[in-house]
Order: sequence, then C-alpha cells, then structure tokens
Amino acid sequence: MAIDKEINAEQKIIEAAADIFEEKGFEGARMQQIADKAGINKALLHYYFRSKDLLFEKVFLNIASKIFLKFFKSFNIEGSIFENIETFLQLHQDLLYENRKLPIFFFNEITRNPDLIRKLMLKLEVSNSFQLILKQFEKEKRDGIIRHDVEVSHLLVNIISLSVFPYIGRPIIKEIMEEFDLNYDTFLNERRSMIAQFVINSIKV
Amino acid sequence: MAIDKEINAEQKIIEAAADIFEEKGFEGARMQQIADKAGINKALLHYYFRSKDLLFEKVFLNIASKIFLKFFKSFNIEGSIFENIETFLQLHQDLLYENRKLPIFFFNEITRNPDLIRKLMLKLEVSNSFQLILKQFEKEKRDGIIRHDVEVSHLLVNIISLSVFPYIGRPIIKEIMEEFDLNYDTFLNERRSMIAQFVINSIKV
DNA sequence: ATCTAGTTTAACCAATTGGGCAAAAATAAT
DNA sequence: ATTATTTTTGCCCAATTGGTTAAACTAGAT
Repeated sequence: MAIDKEINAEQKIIEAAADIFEEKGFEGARMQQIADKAGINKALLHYYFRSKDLLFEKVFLNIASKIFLKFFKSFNIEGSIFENIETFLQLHQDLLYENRKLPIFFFNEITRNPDLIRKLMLKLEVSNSFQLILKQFEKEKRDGIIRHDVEVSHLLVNIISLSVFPYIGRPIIKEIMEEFDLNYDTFLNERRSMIAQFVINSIKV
Repeated sequence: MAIDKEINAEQKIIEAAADIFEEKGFEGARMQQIADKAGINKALLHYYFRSKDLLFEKVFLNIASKIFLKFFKSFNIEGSIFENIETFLQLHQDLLYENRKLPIFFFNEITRNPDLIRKLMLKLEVSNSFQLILKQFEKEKRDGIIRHDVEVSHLLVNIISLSVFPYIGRPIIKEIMEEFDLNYDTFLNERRSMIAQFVINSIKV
C-alpha cells in the first residue's frame, strides 16, 4: 500500500469509478460517490474526463477489454480444444469467479447503449478472436474429434451460456437453493467439471 | 380499441409503467414519462401507488409472475420431460421471443434489489414449482430414461442457461454475427431444435 | 525569490426528479 | 337538485445531480 500512495489522481478516479459503476451501473452511479471513493474533489472528475458519459465509456472499455483479452488468451493452448476443454473451462470459471459482478453489469450496459459494443469491437478485434476459435472448432470437426453435425457457432454460444448464465442468475438461484439448505458457491463449484462433461457428451463422436 | 376506452387509470398506469420500466430499468425510468405514456397527470401515479418504489414493485411482480406461471405451465405435459423436451423447449423459446427484453431487465433488477426475489417467491410458489420439475427429472432418472450420472439441478440450470442466455447477450451476439453477414434472428431460430439435440445428447442413456 | 503551468478545491448553478397539495372536475348518494 | 365522495389536474417544492468557475495550491524552471 506504500507504493499505492504514488498513484496519481487520474488512476485513482478510474479505479474508483470502475468499482462504483460495476456495482450501481451507469444510471445508478453518482459522480459524487466516485469522487468520495477516489478521495478527491468532484471537479477533478470533469477536469480529467469532461463528463459522466466519457468517464463511463473509458472505464467500461477498460474493464471489458481486460476480461475479453483474458478470455481469448485461454484458448491459446497446445492441442485440440476438445481435449483441453476441461482445462480452459476451469480458466473461464476462475475468471468469472474473480469477476462475479461483471456479467450482469456488462450485459445490462450494452443493452442500454449498444454503441458500447461497437466501440469495444474497434478497440479489440473481438470478431476476429471469435472467428479464430470457430475456425479451430471447424478443424476439429474435420479431423473427426468433434461430431460432424455440431454447428460450431452454437457450440461456442452454448459453452458461454452454460458458464456465464449461473452468475447472471445468481440472486434467484441462490435464494432457491438456500430454501433447500443448499449452497450456491458449492453449486458453482460442481459446475466446473459438470459443464465440461455436459459439453463433451453432446459433441463427442 | 373501442373497448380499451373503458380501461381505468390504474390499469393504464400499470401498463405504461411496465413498458417504461422494462425498457429503461428502475433507475432509468422517469415518473413523468410513465404518466405521459399512460396519458394521465403525474400526480395520479402517486395517488394510486404512493411512490416510484411501490409502483415498480407492483409492476415487477406482475410481469415476473405472469412469465413464471407460463414457464411452469409448460412442464405440465403428459409423458416424460425427456420425450417431450423438444415440445416445451419450443414453448420456452416462444415465451422468450415474445418477451425478448424481459430477461436482462429481470436479472438486472433482482441484482440491484434481491428483495424482489423474496417477494416474488412469497407471491408464487417458485421453489415448489422448481422442486416439482426436479422430482420429475429424478423419476425419469430412476426409470432409466435419463443417464444415472446426470445431476438434475444442474440439468435444469443448463436448459435455462442455453435458452435464456442468447437473449441476454443479444447486443454482442447480434453485432458479431452481422459482421459476418449472419442474421441474429435466424440464429435464434436454429437454436430451437439445436438446444434440444444438445441436451438430449448429454443426458440420453 | 518569483514566475509559470498544471493540479486541486470550495462554492455555486441550472436542470431534473420524485413527490405533495389544494382546487377542480367527475361521479355517486341523498 | 344538492351533498358527499372519489378521481384528476395544475402548480409548486425541496432535494439531488451533473457540471462550471474562479481562486488557491503545488512544483519545476528561470
């Protein structure tokens, strides 16, 4: 924390804003609250970022870029995706667990303002990265590692759905489970191996 | 529309509020906008519902109840779920397609205010209804219709994940698909049969 | 030491927002 | 027809919010 002292105002703002925006969303976040959390005067927010919109855009693209890069990186593995599916499903789960609040935040904000997606896609090469994954799936289909009748774009969406949705549905899943004395975090943990098995069963030849 | 004339103010407010809240969320919605859409004076909102919070709660529970009831109803089918999985996955997809904006709205609001879930569960018997579905799955497991190593609670979450997530991720899925001249609605349509196949492959004996 | 450029603050502002109130209009009861 | 009750409206209000501004502070250059 001694090193943290040297951090400049601009960076302090970005970090505080990330926390507040992630928790309250764009509409619910207050500039004053961000300033308080950053420990600076509210006017500094405008000095560095002009407006709430611009501050949000900066922070949003920051957060989303980091996660997407880590996600894409997880696919850079020797050997076929099919054979390593358990490995990087574990990586995804780690990523999700460390950023539980991110999914609902991300999807809510891009629904509110779809322009954010376009800006994100310009900053990263989102489409390209997805395309690379799909090509790898296609190759494994041709090589007979994956069933021939599997539609790869659906496979990718399926994997993401199975991983991400339980985090989006957390409040209701948690509440229902607790009614039956079950634990939500245990449930998430079970899914780590379960999702892999579920997917493998559906696509193995 | 001639009959609609007879509709009273209270009902007009509820319908207008549902539209606005669903589109803008609680934080983004404005009481004035709801009044305008309902074609009545803003003070009437408070006359009938006291506050924005109470109006929202009423509307939210209304919307959520309707959908959940329809969802649970879809499981009331003769014969095993496994054998009819295609049938009611179709029903779910119809339900989702008619209410595309609902999922992200619902999950965002219960994340913002988890108390809504508790109130919903008191109004309906959500836990009980889910429990019934799980029991049916268990029975089909014992009867050897479903693989014995399938964990039924995960199966249910998997099915819901595969169905619902593509609607939550709509903005980004749509944007990426359009980059490759593919159509999002077509994609959703393909999933109707695909999800069933994907699930069947994972749980058939 | 003082000048200069960038940084930070306190105080302020206009606009918006949820909400309240008293009068008016409509409806029901006598 | 008149009274009582409910519904609806116009107008107002205090609080909040994003944003501005001018002054004060800081540190490096001369």
